[in-house]
Amino acid sequence: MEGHQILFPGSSKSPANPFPPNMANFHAMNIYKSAGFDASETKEKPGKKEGQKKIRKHRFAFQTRSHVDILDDGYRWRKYGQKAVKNNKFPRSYYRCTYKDCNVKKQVQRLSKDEEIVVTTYEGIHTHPVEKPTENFEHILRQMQSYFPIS
DNA sequence: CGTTTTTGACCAGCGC
DNA sequence: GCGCTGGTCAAAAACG
Repeated sequence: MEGHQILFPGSSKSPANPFPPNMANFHAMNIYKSAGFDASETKEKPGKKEGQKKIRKHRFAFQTRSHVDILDDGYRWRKYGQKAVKNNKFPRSYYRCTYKDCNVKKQVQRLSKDEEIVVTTYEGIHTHPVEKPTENFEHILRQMQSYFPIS
């Protein structure tokens, strides 16, 4: 997991970790395994001949116990795709950040194993501040309930 | 009327 | 090459 940037929603640079210090990595690695993602994944850029740099994809996934798929993290997302996943009766949704020239993507997936669990995978870093001027109490409360659900 | 969702088509990578 | 799979495009529909 070294060299891999953990990105939490709501922060662009030094991520504010909603989990307790060591829990984040634990969660992340678990999800990466269960979802088939490689935490230290590097990918060759297609189309380049040589000197092709291995671009590291900053990906981070975390799971939430929630009945609602959409986690309001303060960014505006546009849905651009939905695909059925193998061994999963629930589809996976693909979102992209709607800010200009911001290529942050995320996918939301629900585990068929435990349909209470929602896995959200972020990819990329936001190059702009969060645009949610009205951060009222309800919003924060909702966000907290997403991170720390009352079970 | 501008923005977002829906949904099938399309594409790239991979194993055979 | 062929088929499968995961990811994206884009046109139309829906939404506010």
